[in-house]
Amino acid sequence: MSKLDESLLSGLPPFSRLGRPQIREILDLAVPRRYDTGSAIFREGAEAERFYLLLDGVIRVIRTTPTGEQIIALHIAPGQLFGIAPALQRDTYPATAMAAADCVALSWPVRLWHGFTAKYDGFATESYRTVGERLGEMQTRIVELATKAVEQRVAAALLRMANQTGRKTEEGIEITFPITRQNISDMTGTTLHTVSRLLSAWEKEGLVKSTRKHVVVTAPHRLMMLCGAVD
Amino acid sequence: MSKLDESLLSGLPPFSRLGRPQIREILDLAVPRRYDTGSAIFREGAEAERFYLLLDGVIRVIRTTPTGEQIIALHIAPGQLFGIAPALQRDTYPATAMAAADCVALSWPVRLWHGFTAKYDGFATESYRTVGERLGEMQTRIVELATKAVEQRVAAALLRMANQTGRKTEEGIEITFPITRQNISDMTGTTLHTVSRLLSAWEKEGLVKSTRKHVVVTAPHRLMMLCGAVD
DNA sequence: CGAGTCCTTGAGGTGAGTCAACTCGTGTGG
DNA sequence: CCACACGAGTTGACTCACCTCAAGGACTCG
Repeated sequence: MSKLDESLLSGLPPFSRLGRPQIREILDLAVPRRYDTGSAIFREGAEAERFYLLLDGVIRVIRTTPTGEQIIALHIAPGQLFGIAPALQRDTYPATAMAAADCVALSWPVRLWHGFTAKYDGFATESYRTVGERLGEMQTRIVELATKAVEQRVAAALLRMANQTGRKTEEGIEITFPITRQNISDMTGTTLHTVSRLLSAWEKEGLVKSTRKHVVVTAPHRLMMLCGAVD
Repeated sequence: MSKLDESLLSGLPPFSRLGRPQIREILDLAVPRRYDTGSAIFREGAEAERFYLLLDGVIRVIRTTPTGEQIIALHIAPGQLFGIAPALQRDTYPATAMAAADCVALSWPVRLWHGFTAKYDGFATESYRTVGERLGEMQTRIVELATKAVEQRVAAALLRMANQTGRKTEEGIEITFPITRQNISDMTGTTLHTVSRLLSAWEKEGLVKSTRKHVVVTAPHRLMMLCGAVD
């Protein structure tokens, strides 16, 4: 098996302050793996054995209710750590991580976490920054869910995805991973029907373009108006 | 000014592994203060200058939307750290902390945070456990808001408060701090009218007793049925 | 070409928000 | 000590945004 190249990590925040030899050490301990679209990397409630770094693809973090509904807590973009339960002293994963597109991720056994934070300058700092950002994002979502109407929530969800993992094209900002109306409704606590109606209406007004499993935001500023500012 | 007694901290998780001399050091750096009901300890967006430990009372963590609505993100019970923005590498507070009852809290300047985590065994660990728990709680709330009907959300909110800060009495579990219908609606993303109707109905059925700014859960198990299990 | 997803659109019902009017309890000030 | 004001809570009537139910169309893959 060929060695992983150091350039994989050198630009990423948790590792940016480290030298090549240190990155080499870390890489030599990592297990790389590919995950097909739709497969689970780990499941809610399972023992937290490893923590992960996403190199490519998109991860969808999902929580399931006792009654079987599922809601999408957040998406994770390449370059981010995930499954960092150990950082929070948890021994099980709080949610399921699923590959929203084909993904490649590195992983390490949790027992290395403590050593990483102690040994590598900036690793702990940057990891906790990530946690802080996610916490902030979750607070924002709580506020949205509690105060905004469905239309605004869907608009906000689209914009968030466009910002986090979007790619600029001449048509607008394209959401780079496959996404169904059902997925969007799982993010916003509504139904696929309502999402479908909204997207249809927005398409007529030229705010978005969508095809099967694929959305492009063509007029982000106008969408932003819709969701009552913020984010 | 009389010195703070070491017993204030010795039982609390973040400090439980420390010896008396270490606790003495920490206390000598702390600034104790009293906060009247309704006053703000710090405000959303303000520069994070200090972090806090609640000794007595209850803190309400609030986020305000651009349109002026406010929602209650969580409550904090005595013995917990709060305003720990520095732990997450934030330089501003992500939400407002308000005294839901008369409170007493210690605080330290953020520049000490790093030293605390480095010097005191268990401090970092326990602090991050707290963060992890709050993150989990927020996820649960997102799921609730997204999937549950208003009735279930209100039931869940009451139970959560009863669990976290409730006191057992012969009548049932009493929520120990003043709480209005408006407050409850701010937690659950509904209106004070709806909460009022629900509480009235529940009172008739013997699930709760409530007076002005005061709620006692008399039949927690039956409430739990209502909210469709979980928490 | 058939089966499985994914998406669309209509019709109808309803949970919970809005509007409005009133009561009750508490604290304040003349 | 009364009255008055204000905040908190109650309750009814109305309305509408969104869900549910239902049917059918379109794309994709084996």
